[in-house]
Amino acid sequence: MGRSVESNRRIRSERHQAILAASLDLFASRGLAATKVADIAEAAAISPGLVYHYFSSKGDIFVLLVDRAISRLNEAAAELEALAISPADKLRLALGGLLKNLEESEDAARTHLFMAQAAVSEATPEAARVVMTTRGRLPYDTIERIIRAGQDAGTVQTGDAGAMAQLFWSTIKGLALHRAVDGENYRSPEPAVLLRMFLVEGD
Amino acid sequence: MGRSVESNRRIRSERHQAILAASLDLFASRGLAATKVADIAEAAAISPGLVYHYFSSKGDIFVLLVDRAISRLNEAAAELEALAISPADKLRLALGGLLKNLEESEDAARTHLFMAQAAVSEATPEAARVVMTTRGRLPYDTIERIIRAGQDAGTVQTGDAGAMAQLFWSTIKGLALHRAVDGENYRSPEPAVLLRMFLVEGD
DNA sequence: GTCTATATCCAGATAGAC
DNA sequence: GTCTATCTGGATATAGAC
Repeated sequence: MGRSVESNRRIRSERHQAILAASLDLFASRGLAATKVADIAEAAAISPGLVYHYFSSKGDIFVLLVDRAISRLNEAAAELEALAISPADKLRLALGGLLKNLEESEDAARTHLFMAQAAVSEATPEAARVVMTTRGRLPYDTIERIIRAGQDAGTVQTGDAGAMAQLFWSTIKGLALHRAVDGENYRSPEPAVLLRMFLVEGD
Repeated sequence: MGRSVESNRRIRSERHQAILAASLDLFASRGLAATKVADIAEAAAISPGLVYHYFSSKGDIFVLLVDRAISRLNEAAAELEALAISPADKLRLALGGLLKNLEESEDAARTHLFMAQAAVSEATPEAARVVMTTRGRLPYDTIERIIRAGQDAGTVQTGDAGAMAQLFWSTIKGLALHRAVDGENYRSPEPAVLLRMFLVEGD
Protein backbone atom coordinates (compact mmCIF):
# COMPACT_ATOMS: atom_id res chain seq x y z
CA MET A 1 0.00 0.00 0.00
CA GLY A 2 2.75 2.39 0.94
CA ARG A 3 4.39 1.24 -2.25
CA SER A 4 1.55 2.21 -4.60
CA VAL A 5 1.04 5.53 -2.88
CA GLU A 6 4.68 6.31 -3.45
CA SER A 7 4.48 5.21 -7.03
CA ASN A 8 1.43 7.35 -7.66
CA ARG A 9 3.15 10.34 -6.19
CA ARG A 10 6.03 9.88 -8.61
CA ILE A 11 3.76 9.49 -11.61
CA ARG A 12 1.81 12.51 -10.58
CA SER A 13 4.94 14.59 -10.36
CA GLU A 14 6.22 13.34 -13.70
CA ARG A 15 3.01 14.16 -15.54
CA HIS A 16 2.86 17.51 -13.86
CA GLN A 17 6.34 18.36 -15.07
CA ALA A 18 5.69 17.04 -18.56
CA ILE A 19 2.61 19.20 -18.95
CA LEU A 20 4.43 22.27 -17.71
CA ALA A 21 7.40 21.69 -19.99
CA ALA A 22 5.21 21.13 -23.03
CA SER A 23 3.14 24.19 -22.20
CA LEU A 24 6.15 26.44 -21.74
CA ASP A 25 7.44 25.40 -25.12
CA LEU A 26 4.12 25.99 -26.87
CA PHE A 27 3.20 29.19 -25.05
CA ALA A 28 6.60 30.64 -25.85
CA SER A 29 6.40 29.85 -29.52
CA ARG A 30 2.72 30.59 -30.17
CA GLY A 31 1.27 32.46 -27.25
CA LEU A 32 -1.55 31.43 -24.95
CA ALA A 33 -4.50 31.83 -27.30
CA ALA A 34 -2.96 29.96 -30.21
CA THR A 35 -2.00 27.01 -28.06
CA LYS A 36 -4.64 24.29 -27.86
CA VAL A 37 -4.95 21.98 -24.90
CA ALA A 38 -4.87 19.16 -27.43
CA ASP A 39 -1.43 20.37 -28.51
CA ILE A 40 -0.18 20.39 -24.95
CA ALA A 41 -1.53 16.90 -24.41
CA GLU A 42 0.09 15.62 -27.56
CA ALA A 43 3.45 17.17 -26.69
CA ALA A 44 3.23 15.68 -23.21
CA ALA A 45 2.20 12.32 -24.70
CA ILE A 46 -1.06 12.08 -22.80
CA SER A 47 -4.75 12.46 -23.64
CA PRO A 48 -6.44 15.89 -23.69
CA GLY A 49 -8.74 14.91 -20.87
CA LEU A 50 -5.88 14.05 -18.56
CA VAL A 51 -4.58 17.58 -18.68
CA TYR A 52 -7.64 18.59 -16.68
CA HIS A 53 -6.87 16.00 -14.08
CA TYR A 54 -3.72 17.96 -13.29
CA PHE A 55 -4.78 21.52 -13.99
CA SER A 56 -8.17 23.13 -13.87
CA SER A 57 -7.66 25.22 -16.99
CA LYS A 58 -5.23 26.24 -19.69
CA GLY A 59 -4.92 29.65 -18.07
CA ASP A 60 -3.93 28.06 -14.78
CA ILE A 61 -0.95 26.38 -16.40
CA PHE A 62 0.06 29.71 -17.83
CA VAL A 63 -0.16 31.46 -14.49
CA LEU A 64 1.87 28.79 -12.73
CA LEU A 65 4.58 29.05 -15.38
CA VAL A 66 4.74 32.82 -14.98
CA ASP A 67 5.03 32.40 -11.25
CA ARG A 68 7.83 29.87 -11.54
CA ALA A 69 9.80 31.88 -14.04
CA ILE A 70 9.63 35.00 -11.91
CA SER A 71 10.63 33.11 -8.80
CA ARG A 72 13.73 31.72 -10.46
CA LEU A 73 14.73 35.06 -11.91
CA ASN A 74 14.22 36.76 -8.58
CA GLU A 75 16.32 34.15 -6.81
CA ALA A 76 19.13 34.65 -9.29
CA ALA A 77 18.90 38.41 -8.92
CA ALA A 78 19.07 38.18 -5.14
CA GLU A 79 22.07 35.88 -5.30
CA LEU A 80 23.85 38.18 -7.70
CA GLU A 81 23.33 41.20 -5.54
CA ALA A 82 24.60 39.38 -2.46
CA LEU A 83 27.94 38.45 -4.01
CA ALA A 84 31.04 40.09 -2.54
CA ILE A 85 32.31 41.53 -5.80
CA SER A 86 32.34 44.99 -7.35
CA PRO A 87 29.27 46.42 -9.13
CA ALA A 88 31.13 46.32 -12.42
CA ASP A 89 31.94 42.66 -11.92
CA LYS A 90 28.32 41.97 -11.07
CA LEU A 91 27.27 43.45 -14.38
CA ARG A 92 29.93 41.42 -16.18
CA LEU A 93 28.79 38.27 -14.46
CA ALA A 94 25.10 38.90 -15.09
CA LEU A 95 25.46 39.79 -18.74
CA GLY A 96 27.95 37.02 -19.42
CA GLY A 97 25.74 34.48 -17.72
CA LEU A 98 22.57 35.60 -19.43
CA LEU A 99 24.14 35.58 -22.89
CA LYS A 100 25.71 32.21 -22.32
CA ASN A 101 22.44 30.82 -21.05
CA LEU A 102 20.60 32.20 -24.03
CA GLU A 103 23.07 30.59 -26.36
CA GLU A 104 23.36 27.19 -24.75
CA SER A 105 20.09 26.52 -23.08
CA GLU A 106 17.05 26.06 -25.23
CA ASP A 107 14.98 26.17 -22.08
CA ALA A 108 16.38 29.48 -20.88
CA ALA A 109 15.68 31.06 -24.25
CA ARG A 110 12.14 29.72 -24.18
CA THR A 111 11.57 31.11 -20.73
CA HIS A 112 12.70 34.60 -21.68
CA LEU A 113 10.50 34.49 -24.74
CA PHE A 114 7.57 33.22 -22.75
CA MET A 115 7.92 36.01 -20.23
CA ALA A 116 8.17 38.58 -22.97
CA GLN A 117 4.95 37.31 -24.52
CA ALA A 118 3.24 37.19 -21.15
CA ALA A 119 4.26 40.73 -20.35
CA VAL A 120 3.26 42.22 -23.65
CA SER A 121 0.02 40.48 -24.48
CA GLU A 122 -3.23 41.91 -23.24
CA ALA A 123 -4.63 38.41 -23.52
CA THR A 124 -2.64 37.25 -20.49
CA PRO A 125 -4.77 36.11 -17.55
CA GLU A 126 -5.31 38.70 -14.88
CA ALA A 127 -3.73 36.48 -12.23
CA ALA A 128 -0.51 36.32 -14.25
CA ARG A 129 -0.51 40.05 -14.66
CA VAL A 130 -0.82 40.50 -10.92
CA VAL A 131 2.18 38.25 -10.31
CA MET A 132 4.22 40.16 -12.85
CA THR A 133 3.46 43.58 -11.49
CA THR A 134 3.90 42.62 -7.85
CA ARG A 135 6.99 40.42 -8.08
CA GLY A 136 8.36 41.10 -11.52
CA ARG A 137 10.11 44.35 -10.79
CA LEU A 138 12.83 42.87 -8.60
CA PRO A 139 15.30 42.06 -11.39
CA TYR A 140 14.94 45.60 -12.70
CA ASP A 141 15.38 47.16 -9.30
CA THR A 142 18.35 44.93 -8.60
CA ILE A 143 20.18 45.93 -11.75
CA GLU A 144 19.29 49.55 -11.13
CA ARG A 145 20.86 49.41 -7.66
CA ILE A 146 23.98 47.75 -9.01
CA ILE A 147 24.30 50.39 -11.70
CA ARG A 148 23.86 53.15 -9.17
CA ALA A 149 26.51 51.63 -6.91
CA GLY A 150 28.85 51.40 -9.87
CA GLN A 151 28.20 55.02 -10.76
CA ASP A 152 29.09 56.02 -7.22
CA ALA A 153 32.29 54.03 -7.53
CA GLY A 154 33.02 55.64 -10.87
CA THR A 155 33.16 52.35 -12.77
CA VAL A 156 29.77 52.62 -14.44
CA GLN A 157 28.81 55.26 -16.97
CA THR A 158 26.77 58.19 -15.73
CA GLY A 159 23.14 58.61 -16.76
CA ASP A 160 19.62 57.70 -15.65
CA ALA A 161 20.12 54.42 -13.79
CA GLY A 162 16.49 53.43 -14.22
CA ALA A 163 16.64 53.88 -17.97
CA MET A 164 19.90 51.94 -18.08
CA ALA A 165 18.39 49.05 -16.15
CA GLN A 166 15.47 49.01 -18.59
CA LEU A 167 17.96 48.99 -21.41
CA PHE A 168 19.81 46.11 -19.81
CA TRP A 169 16.77 43.88 -19.73
CA SER A 170 15.29 45.00 -23.02
CA THR A 171 18.53 44.02 -24.71
CA ILE A 172 18.29 40.56 -23.20
CA LYS A 173 14.66 40.22 -24.24
CA GLY A 174 15.40 41.42 -27.74
CA LEU A 175 18.15 38.85 -28.08
CA ALA A 176 15.89 36.10 -26.76
CA LEU A 177 13.41 37.06 -29.44
CA HIS A 178 16.05 36.84 -32.11
CA ARG A 179 17.38 33.61 -30.85
CA ALA A 180 13.87 32.16 -31.08
CA VAL A 181 13.33 33.44 -34.61
CA ASP A 182 16.72 32.72 -36.09
CA GLY A 183 17.35 29.45 -34.32
CA GLU A 184 20.51 27.97 -35.75
CA ASN A 185 21.46 31.25 -37.39
CA TYR A 186 21.55 33.10 -34.10
CA ARG A 187 24.95 34.62 -33.41
CA SER A 188 25.47 35.51 -29.80
CA PRO A 189 27.10 38.92 -29.38
CA GLU A 190 30.27 39.30 -27.35
CA PRO A 191 29.44 40.29 -23.76
CA ALA A 192 32.13 42.96 -24.04
CA VAL A 193 30.08 44.72 -26.72
CA LEU A 194 27.05 45.05 -24.48
CA LEU A 195 29.20 46.00 -21.53
CA ARG A 196 30.40 49.05 -23.43
CA MET A 197 26.96 50.57 -22.84
CA PHE A 198 27.40 50.36 -19.09
CA LEU A 199 31.03 50.27 -18.01
CA VAL A 200 33.57 53.06 -18.29
CA GLU A 201 36.59 52.29 -20.42
CA GLY A 202 39.26 50.34 -18.60
CA ASP A 203 37.16 50.63 -15.43
CA MET B 1 -23.15 59.01 -61.38
CA GLY B 2 -19.45 59.88 -61.48
CA ARG B 3 -20.11 61.58 -58.19
CA SER B 4 -21.37 58.49 -56.35
CA VAL B 5 -18.65 56.30 -57.80
CA GLU B 6 -16.09 58.75 -56.47
CA SER B 7 -17.79 58.88 -53.12
CA ASN B 8 -17.87 55.12 -52.87
CA ARG B 9 -14.22 54.91 -53.66
CA ARG B 10 -13.43 57.27 -50.80
CA ILE B 11 -15.60 55.39 -48.35
CA ARG B 12 -14.05 52.14 -49.40
CA SER B 13 -10.59 53.49 -48.82
CA GLU B 14 -11.52 54.92 -45.46
CA ARG B 15 -13.00 51.68 -44.17
CA HIS B 16 -10.05 49.77 -45.50
CA GLN B 17 -7.66 51.97 -43.57
CA ALA B 18 -9.77 51.90 -40.42
CA ILE B 19 -9.80 48.11 -40.40
CA LEU B 20 -6.07 47.93 -40.94
CA ALA B 21 -5.33 50.47 -38.21
CA ALA B 22 -7.59 48.72 -35.73
CA SER B 23 -6.11 45.34 -36.60
CA LEU B 24 -2.53 46.54 -36.23
CA ASP B 25 -3.32 47.85 -32.81
CA LEU B 26 -5.01 44.67 -31.67
CA PHE B 27 -2.59 42.23 -33.28
CA ALA B 28 0.32 44.08 -31.69
CA SER B 29 -1.15 44.01 -28.23
CA ARG B 30 -2.72 40.54 -28.23
CA GLY B 31 -1.44 38.56 -31.16
CA LEU B 32 -3.38 37.10 -34.06
CA ALA B 33 -5.14 34.24 -32.30
CA ALA B 34 -6.37 36.27 -29.34
CA THR B 35 -7.81 38.98 -31.56
CA LYS B 36 -11.43 38.43 -32.53
CA VAL B 37 -12.89 39.81 -35.72
CA ALA B 38 -15.62 41.26 -33.53
CA ASP B 39 -12.93 43.25 -31.68
CA ILE B 40 -11.54 44.58 -34.93
CA ALA B 41 -15.02 45.58 -36.07
CA GLU B 42 -15.75 47.33 -32.82
CA ALA B 43 -12.46 49.23 -32.88
CA ALA B 44 -13.13 50.25 -36.48
CA ALA B 45 -16.69 51.22 -35.56
CA ILE B 46 -18.34 48.89 -38.06
CA SER B 47 -20.23 45.62 -37.89
CA PRO B 48 -18.41 42.26 -37.80
CA GLY B 49 -19.96 41.23 -41.09
CA LEU B 50 -18.61 44.26 -42.89
CA VAL B 51 -15.05 43.26 -42.18
CA TYR B 52 -15.56 40.37 -44.59
CA HIS B 53 -16.73 42.74 -47.26
CA TYR B 54 -13.23 44.23 -47.25
CA PHE B 55 -11.08 41.25 -46.41
CA SER B 56 -11.62 37.58 -46.97
CA SER B 57 -10.25 36.51 -43.62
CA LYS B 58 -8.60 37.64 -40.43
CA GLY B 59 -5.36 36.07 -41.60
CA ASP B 60 -5.45 38.12 -44.79
CA ILE B 61 -5.47 41.34 -42.82
CA PHE B 62 -2.50 40.11 -40.89
CA VAL B 63 -0.54 39.25 -44.00
CA LEU B 64 -1.24 42.61 -45.59
CA LEU B 65 -0.05 44.39 -42.47
CA VAL B 66 3.17 42.40 -42.43
CA ASP B 67 3.73 43.24 -46.07
CA ARG B 68 3.17 46.95 -45.49
CA ALA B 69 5.39 47.15 -42.45
CA ILE B 70 8.24 45.44 -44.24
CA SER B 71 7.87 47.65 -47.28
CA ARG B 72 8.13 50.80 -45.20
CA LEU B 73 11.09 49.55 -43.21
CA ASN B 74 12.87 48.50 -46.40
CA GLU B 75 12.26 51.90 -47.96
CA ALA B 76 13.69 53.62 -44.93
CA ALA B 77 16.70 51.32 -44.94
CA ALA B 78 17.38 51.98 -48.62
CA GLU B 79 17.11 55.72 -48.11
CA LEU B 80 19.47 55.60 -45.17
CA GLU B 81 22.08 53.66 -47.06
CA ALA B 82 21.91 56.05 -50.02
CA LEU B 83 22.70 59.13 -47.95
CA ALA B 84 26.01 60.85 -48.60
CA ILE B 85 27.22 60.73 -45.01
CA SER B 86 29.73 58.60 -43.14
CA PRO B 87 28.86 55.13 -41.88
CA ALA B 88 29.16 56.36 -38.30
CA ASP B 89 26.72 59.16 -39.02
CA LYS B 90 24.34 56.70 -40.62
CA LEU B 91 24.31 54.67 -37.45
CA ARG B 92 23.78 57.80 -35.39
CA LEU B 93 20.93 58.87 -37.61
CA ALA B 94 19.30 55.44 -37.66
CA LEU B 95 19.51 54.86 -33.94
CA GLY B 96 18.47 58.39 -33.07
CA GLY B 97 15.53 58.25 -35.43
CA LEU B 98 14.37 54.85 -34.27
CA LEU B 99 14.53 55.79 -30.60
CA LYS B 100 12.78 59.05 -31.20
CA ASN B 101 10.10 57.31 -33.23
CA LEU B 102 9.62 54.73 -30.54
CA GLU B 103 9.22 57.42 -27.94
CA GLU B 104 6.94 59.78 -29.82
CA SER B 105 4.93 57.67 -32.20
CA GLU B 106 2.46 55.24 -30.75
CA ASP B 107 2.04 53.82 -34.21
CA ALA B 108 5.72 53.18 -34.75
CA ALA B 109 5.96 51.36 -31.44
CA ARG B 110 2.94 49.26 -32.35
CA THR B 111 4.43 48.35 -35.69
CA HIS B 112 7.70 47.16 -34.16
CA LEU B 113 5.79 45.14 -31.63
CA PHE B 114 3.52 43.70 -34.26
CA MET B 115 6.48 42.61 -36.37
CA ALA B 116 8.18 41.07 -33.37
CA GLN B 117 5.07 39.03 -32.63
CA ALA B 118 4.67 38.05 -36.26
CA ALA B 119 8.27 36.91 -36.47
CA VAL B 120 8.27 34.92 -33.30
CA SER B 121 4.91 33.20 -33.32
CA GLU B 122 4.50 29.86 -35.00
CA ALA B 123 0.83 30.70 -35.34
CA THR B 124 1.74 33.26 -38.02
CA PRO B 125 0.12 32.51 -41.39
CA GLU B 126 2.41 30.85 -43.86
CA ALA B 127 2.00 33.68 -46.38
CA ALA B 128 3.25 36.19 -43.82
CA ARG B 129 6.20 34.00 -43.01
CA VAL B 130 7.13 33.87 -46.68
CA VAL B 131 7.07 37.66 -46.92
CA MET B 132 9.24 37.97 -43.84
CA THR B 133 11.87 35.53 -44.96
CA THR B 134 12.08 36.82 -48.51
CA ARG B 135 11.95 40.55 -47.91
CA GLY B 136 12.55 40.94 -44.21
CA ARG B 137 16.30 40.58 -44.22
CA LEU B 138 17.05 43.86 -45.98
CA PRO B 139 17.19 46.04 -42.87
CA TYR B 140 19.61 43.58 -41.30
CA ASP B 141 21.79 43.39 -44.35
CA THR B 142 21.76 47.16 -44.69
CA ILE B 143 22.94 47.74 -41.14
CA GLU B 144 25.51 45.02 -41.55
CA ARG B 145 26.95 46.71 -44.63
CA ILE B 146 27.05 50.06 -42.88
CA ILE B 147 28.83 48.53 -39.91
CA ARG B 148 31.33 46.85 -42.18
CA ALA B 149 32.00 50.10 -44.01
CA GLY B 150 32.52 51.82 -40.69
CA GLN B 151 34.91 49.14 -39.58
CA ASP B 152 36.92 49.63 -42.77
CA ALA B 153 36.99 53.36 -42.03
CA GLY B 154 38.05 52.69 -38.46
CA THR B 155 35.08 54.50 -36.94
CA VAL B 156 33.10 51.42 -35.93
CA GLN B 157 34.25 48.87 -33.39
CA THR B 158 35.71 45.65 -34.70
CA GLY B 159 33.86 42.37 -34.35
CA ASP B 160 31.42 40.13 -36.21
CA ALA B 161 29.39 42.63 -38.29
CA GLY B 162 26.51 40.19 -38.69
CA ALA B 163 26.22 39.67 -34.95
CA MET B 164 26.41 43.42 -34.41
CA ALA B 165 23.62 44.06 -36.89
CA GLN B 166 21.50 41.46 -35.10
CA LEU B 167 22.30 43.20 -31.85
CA PHE B 168 21.31 46.53 -33.35
CA TRP B 169 17.84 45.34 -34.27
CA SER B 170 17.28 43.17 -31.24
CA THR B 171 17.95 46.19 -29.05
CA ILE B 172 15.29 48.14 -30.92
CA LYS B 173 12.82 45.28 -30.66
CA GLY B 174 13.51 44.83 -26.98
CA LEU B 175 12.88 48.51 -26.38
CA ALA B 176 9.66 48.38 -28.40
CA LEU B 177 8.55 45.55 -26.16
CA HIS B 178 9.30 47.54 -23.09
CA ARG B 179 7.64 50.61 -24.37
CA ALA B 180 4.51 48.57 -24.99
CA VAL B 181 4.55 47.02 -21.54
CA ASP B 182 5.54 50.04 -19.49
CA GLY B 183 3.58 52.63 -21.41
CA GLU B 184 3.84 55.91 -19.55
CA ASN B 185 6.70 54.62 -17.44
CA TYR B 186 8.90 53.96 -20.43
CA ARG B 187 12.13 55.92 -20.29
CA SER B 188 13.85 56.20 -23.61
CA PRO B 189 17.59 55.62 -23.33
CA GLU B 190 20.05 58.18 -24.65
CA PRO B 191 21.09 57.30 -28.19
CA ALA B 192 24.68 57.91 -27.11
CA VAL B 193 24.46 54.97 -24.72
CA LEU B 194 23.51 52.54 -27.47
CA LEU B 195 26.05 54.04 -29.82
CA ARG B 196 28.81 53.08 -27.42
CA MET B 197 28.26 49.48 -28.51
CA PHE B 198 29.06 50.32 -32.09
CA LEU B 199 31.21 53.43 -32.46
CA VAL B 200 34.82 53.87 -31.38
CA GLU B 201 35.41 56.54 -28.80
CA GLY B 202 35.61 60.02 -30.28
CA ASP B 203 35.26 58.39 -33.72
C1' DG C 1 -22.13 49.74 -48.53
C1' DT C 2 -23.97 48.15 -44.33
C1' DC C 3 -26.36 45.61 -41.14
C1' DT C 4 -28.58 41.48 -38.56
C1' DA C 5 -29.19 36.74 -38.31
C1' DT C 6 -27.30 32.39 -38.69
C1' DA C 7 -24.73 28.21 -40.24
C1' DT C 8 -20.74 25.83 -39.08
C1' DC C 9 -16.91 24.54 -36.91
C1' DC C 10 -13.66 24.03 -33.40
C1' DA C 11 -11.64 24.32 -28.86
C1' DG C 12 -12.25 24.26 -23.73
C1' DA C 13 -13.91 21.67 -20.37
C1' DT C 14 -16.69 17.64 -18.23
C1' DA C 15 -18.54 12.80 -17.43
C1' DG C 16 -18.04 8.38 -16.77
C1' DA C 17 -16.02 3.86 -18.08
C1' DC C 18 -11.85 1.15 -17.37
C1' DG D 1 -4.43 7.45 -13.17
C1' DT D 2 -5.98 7.38 -17.81
C1' DC D 3 -8.79 7.22 -21.60
C1' DT D 4 -12.87 8.09 -24.97
C1' DA D 5 -17.01 10.33 -25.75
C1' DT D 6 -19.48 14.33 -25.33
C1' DC D 7 -21.50 18.79 -23.88
C1' DT D 8 -21.24 23.53 -24.62
C1' DG D 9 -19.82 28.06 -25.74
C1' DG D 10 -17.93 31.04 -28.69
C1' DA D 11 -15.62 32.62 -32.93
C1' DT D 12 -15.15 32.59 -38.08
C1' DA D 13 -17.35 33.27 -41.93
C1' DT D 14 -21.70 33.49 -44.88
C1' DA D 15 -26.51 34.80 -46.43
C1' DG D 16 -29.69 37.80 -47.33
C1' DA D 17 -32.42 41.97 -46.16
C1' DC D 18 -32.14 47.05 -46.35
